[in-house]
Amino acid sequence: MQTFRTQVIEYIKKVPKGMVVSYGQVAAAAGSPRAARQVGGILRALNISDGNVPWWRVINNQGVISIKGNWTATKELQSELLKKDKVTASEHYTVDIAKHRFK
DNA sequence: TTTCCGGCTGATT
DNA sequence: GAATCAGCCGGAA
Repeated sequence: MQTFRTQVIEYIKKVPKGMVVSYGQVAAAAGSPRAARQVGGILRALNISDGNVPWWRVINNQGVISIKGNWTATKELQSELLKKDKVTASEHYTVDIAKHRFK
């Protein structure tokens, strides 16, 4: 294994259109079920140097875009992208992950 | 090597 | 339903 980061990126790249995954899910797929927080940090780096990684399909386990910092712009962008992926995103950045979670 | 800090999570209060 | 607590984890300092 290279880095946890690599695993995460690879996994996210596999997420099909119209589906979403939770941080914890990605972390688990990368080998560490509790490293969800780390996933968040990786995502932050991705949205800057995005490679073709559907980072917007990654949200927390509650199906909500919980970004806190000054990433408000990113939040809006994320919900926009989700809608384009045929994913129903509420006005409060909420997604029905129960129906769209990638497995 | 130790310490600290997070875009989290689940359980409890 | 909102707030709090405590694990758990990887990376940077």
